[in-house]
Amino acid sequence: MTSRTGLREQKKQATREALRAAALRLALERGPDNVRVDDIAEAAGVSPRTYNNYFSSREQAIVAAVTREREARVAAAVADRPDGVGLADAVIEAIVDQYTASDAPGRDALLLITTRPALRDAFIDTTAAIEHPLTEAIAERLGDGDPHTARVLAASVAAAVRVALKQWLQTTASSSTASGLVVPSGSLPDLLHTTLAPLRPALDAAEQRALHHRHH
Amino acid sequence: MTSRTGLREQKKQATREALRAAALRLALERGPDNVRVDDIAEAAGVSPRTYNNYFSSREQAIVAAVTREREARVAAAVADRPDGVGLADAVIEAIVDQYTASDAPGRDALLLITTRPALRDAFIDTTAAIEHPLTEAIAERLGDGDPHTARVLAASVAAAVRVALKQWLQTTASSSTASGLVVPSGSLPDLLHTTLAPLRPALDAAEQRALHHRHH
DNA sequence: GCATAAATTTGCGTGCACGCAAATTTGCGC
DNA sequence: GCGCAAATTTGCGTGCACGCAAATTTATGC
Repeated sequence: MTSRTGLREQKKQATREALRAAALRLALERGPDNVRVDDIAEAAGVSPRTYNNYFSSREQAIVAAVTREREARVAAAVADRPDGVGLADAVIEAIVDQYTASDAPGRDALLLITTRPALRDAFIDTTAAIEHPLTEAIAERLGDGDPHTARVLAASVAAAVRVALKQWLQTTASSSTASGLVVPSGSLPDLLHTTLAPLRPALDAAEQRALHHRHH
Repeated sequence: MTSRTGLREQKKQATREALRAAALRLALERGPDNVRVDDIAEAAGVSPRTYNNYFSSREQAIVAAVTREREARVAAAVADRPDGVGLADAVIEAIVDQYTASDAPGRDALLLITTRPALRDAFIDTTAAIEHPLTEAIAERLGDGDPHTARVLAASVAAAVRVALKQWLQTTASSSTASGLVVPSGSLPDLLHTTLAPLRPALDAAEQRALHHRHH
């Protein structure tokens, strides 16, 4: 059992996955504008009302196919960096990894997302989801000196990622229309690095403060 | 004329203001749940469809009565600080000022907002609006060395403000229910200060880099 | 097994956001 | 003043999010 009573949680995740898959498949087949939430629900074998028990907007399900549990993976990636590397490197590299790793699996889905504005917005909104896991991961590394700091830093990092994605989607949207099937890589890793760079001092300072406090 | 052809823009602002006022008045009179967008539109003397040309959600109009043009004021406040004060102080103090100054005018409206979850969310979302003006204000102070940096810093500051507001609304919601008419001041200024503090190093570093570049 | 409690799904109703195109209003040159 | 172009308002239709309560499914104690 994952959290509560096994079969319940299992079926819930199965339903969620079925909705994700159905949403993505239908969106790719017909184009995202020709997919109604009723279609997705029917394809997943649940009632339309149930769809909205899992996703609060039509776009969320489609985007979720690309996003998966990136939130959890980012947090885990931060936690897994050895204590030797600084907080800034741990956070930045973890994020870059997670956002470049997912380029391969859903290439076509990403292409779809970059096309439609509504999907782009939904995709950009997913950066908010990494905030809470990231808060805990940072708090862990900072040793829980001040819970406020971790929250602010995580929120700032998430905001920076959002800025980077926005920029990336903006530039790639205008450059990929001509050639057609160009994978929209405007070097997202580089963009993430430069975008997160200004936050480095804040992360370093928080780390120093934490060390100072720990040494009493 | 403000931007284009005077009377046009004037009437638009008048309509926007009428909608704001009507939304707030009705919300205060009947309670926010008993106000339909049709009612607001009727009270403002426009069609319901026009309402959505101005506000994209029912809550926005109500919240806008408290928010007004805080975006512009924040940016102006940052720009108005003398060049002597550092970037961090300029930004932080400007924000604290703007968010404490507006406590007085809409005390009752704020009380209303803190009560209903939907309004709280809409209120918190308004922090996103300060991002663009703040970007320009920061870029101005940094001397336009790197436009990326200003965007990231502004986004981070906005994110931090959002965190602070969230915290504030959360704590005051649980402490004000008992006594009833307590003005929800959990010392928002203090909270803003502590929440923005972790970003100070990032702002300072950006400023140093800008100075360094300017001196060649 | 079985009854009972808890959680999830479902149907229904309401209000809402928004695209679209026709109608109305405003600005501007003459 | 007058007519033309542009912007704004408006009505309409569609799809959607979500509260609510009944129905169904799942877990647990006995």
